[in-house]
Amino acid sequence: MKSKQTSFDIAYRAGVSQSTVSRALRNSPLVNEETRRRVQEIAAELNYKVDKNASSLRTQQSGTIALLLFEDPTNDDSLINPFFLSMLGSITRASAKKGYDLLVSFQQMSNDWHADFEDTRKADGIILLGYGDYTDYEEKLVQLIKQETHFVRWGADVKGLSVVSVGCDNFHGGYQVTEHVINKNRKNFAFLGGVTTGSPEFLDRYKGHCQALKDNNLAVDSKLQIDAVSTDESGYLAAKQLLENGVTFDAICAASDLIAIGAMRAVQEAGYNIPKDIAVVGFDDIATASSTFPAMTTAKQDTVLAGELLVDKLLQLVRGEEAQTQLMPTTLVVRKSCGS
Amino acid sequence: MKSKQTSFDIAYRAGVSQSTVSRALRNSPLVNEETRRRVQEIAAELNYKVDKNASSLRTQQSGTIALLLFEDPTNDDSLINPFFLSMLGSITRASAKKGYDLLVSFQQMSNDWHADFEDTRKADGIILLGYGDYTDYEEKLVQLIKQETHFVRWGADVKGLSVVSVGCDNFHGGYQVTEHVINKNRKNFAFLGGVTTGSPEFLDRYKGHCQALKDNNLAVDSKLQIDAVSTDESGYLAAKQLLENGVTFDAICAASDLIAIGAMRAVQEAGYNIPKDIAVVGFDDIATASSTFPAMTTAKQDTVLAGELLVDKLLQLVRGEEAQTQLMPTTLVVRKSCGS
DNA sequence: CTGAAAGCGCTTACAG
DNA sequence: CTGAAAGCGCTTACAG
Repeated sequence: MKSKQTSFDIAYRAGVSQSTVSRALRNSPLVNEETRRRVQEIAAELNYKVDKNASSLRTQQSGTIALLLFEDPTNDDSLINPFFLSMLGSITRASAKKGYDLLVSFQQMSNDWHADFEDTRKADGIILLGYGDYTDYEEKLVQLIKQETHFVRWGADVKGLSVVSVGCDNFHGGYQVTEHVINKNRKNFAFLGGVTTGSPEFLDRYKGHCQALKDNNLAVDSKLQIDAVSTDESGYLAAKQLLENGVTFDAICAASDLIAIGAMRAVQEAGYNIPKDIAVVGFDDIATASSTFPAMTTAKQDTVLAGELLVDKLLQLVRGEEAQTQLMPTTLVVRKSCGS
Repeated sequence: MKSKQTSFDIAYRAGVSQSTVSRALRNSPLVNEETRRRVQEIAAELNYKVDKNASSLRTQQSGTIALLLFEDPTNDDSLINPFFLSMLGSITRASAKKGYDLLVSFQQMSNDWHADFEDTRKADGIILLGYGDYTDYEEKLVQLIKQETHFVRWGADVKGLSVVSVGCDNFHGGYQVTEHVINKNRKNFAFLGGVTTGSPEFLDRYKGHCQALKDNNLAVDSKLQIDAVSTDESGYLAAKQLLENGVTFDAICAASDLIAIGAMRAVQEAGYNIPKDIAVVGFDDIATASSTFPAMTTAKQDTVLAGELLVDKLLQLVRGEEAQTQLMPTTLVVRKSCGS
């Protein structure tokens, strides 16, 4: 039971050639029904498994997908954004469903991605996932394209480059949540989240937010927009700053749930009631959103669907087919944080 | 730039043999400084990367770790327990730090694990992670041992089998949280969580819980122990059942944060105030625990440390060294759900 | 339907 | 310090 079994061992016991073993194990139609059964039986008995390295080397395809999770270097080293964690989970599930293994690796945005292209050798394709400054990011995409790597990415559509993306309709999502709060009779809206071109998702949400305000004849006050990255700490700080500004507001639209959670804490600590004094909406619908107090109203990004789309499209690319960028709709999840 | 480069291409351009290229790229001391530099330069220029399949096949080691996440089949198909998600994150980080790739795969407990042993071929070792009925689980361990697979697991120590485990001191953790609540002058304790030998973690927490009660001359009432699996829905249902029992209680110890979250909802819906009427403690310290209302007091399991220990020990095994089972202490995280 | 043989791209004794 | 050569364990034309 000790030393590693090879197809030759199976062949010997089955009394056939090694080629036949290989065929039988891959269910080749070329092999006799009875022979196949016998070979498979013996293989199972000896607990033999095909060596993937050898077979990948031979066929030049690995049956694995690489997931590159990259992060904003400003983030805490030890924590992963729960939204991405949930994407990770659904991608794992989706690739398992397709019979692919998933190789996961972390990457600091600042790193030399050359090291990662290495994964190309171990994987048939790559899924890119993460926030980070978009400007850095773009050159890496160009490089991936130049290398003819099969890859898809999570995020806003990329103008110019021919990259397959799956993302949410952030503009619409921003519009949607803002409109919902407007319908709760709020007039003065703050927005928490960085709105540079470096983070196109947040920017789009902000644009949707502003559009909803305009469509309802409400003012957009730039003093009420405070930059924040997607952590609750950053949201807390941003909300505190907002409070200190002295500008009045009765609603906060946060660019992410994490930001919203931090903001809720700051607002409550300052003695305000949510939603009576201040309504708060998030974006993402991470697991925590349903457990905050009050439970958070937010725009849900469907991570399960996202994971499936990402691997489906990647696999299309791997098979040499065309694949299209796709924008998923967000759905409004109404809970308590904007009133009932 | 199109077709795949091999070490022969590099050799040709560098004017050396393919063997020398291989040596230069692996920083073999055998190769001349100047030659090495030249080869590496050319390799970088052509964006050449060693084919891992070939090199793994040749060296018989893959430089990758497989993570097997298995789940209770009763769980919702699409969601992953946030505690495990966070473990997944820290394991990914820890293995990256050691220069290992991480192959992630999901497994239903009920499945034939033969399929997974396949991973043995792609990975140097396996990390086992998940809840599930322990009795099923045990045979799989026996099989892994028989196959001399390098593996470590997360969880309670296994009596009898020589398996390397990393887990928390669940008994102590259960004791710790219960004692804390006792100090808040509570007298009648409910425990939510299944306490069969099928889930040794919960059982140990319960035992610690009971011990703390006994040490403080408090009664253990079996009517106040309700089975639950680790989901908030199950916690909600268990707490409702508890409420309907009509037995009075002023504290709930939940076997996990998820259960506690569901229980808090049920209790609050029934019109009770937390912590005034009923104190609630959880176990795990998942991200959500700090955002519940009131914020949850719980026993923290350090997932970052756990991830590191798990990969360290696995790597020891891979290198042929001894590795020891290790129990980590839990730490009490005091928030608001038991009063201040 | 089956077997003998080539070859995937490396690593590493072996000989110099 | 360098090169020629064997071999890791498969898959798949090729020939029968």
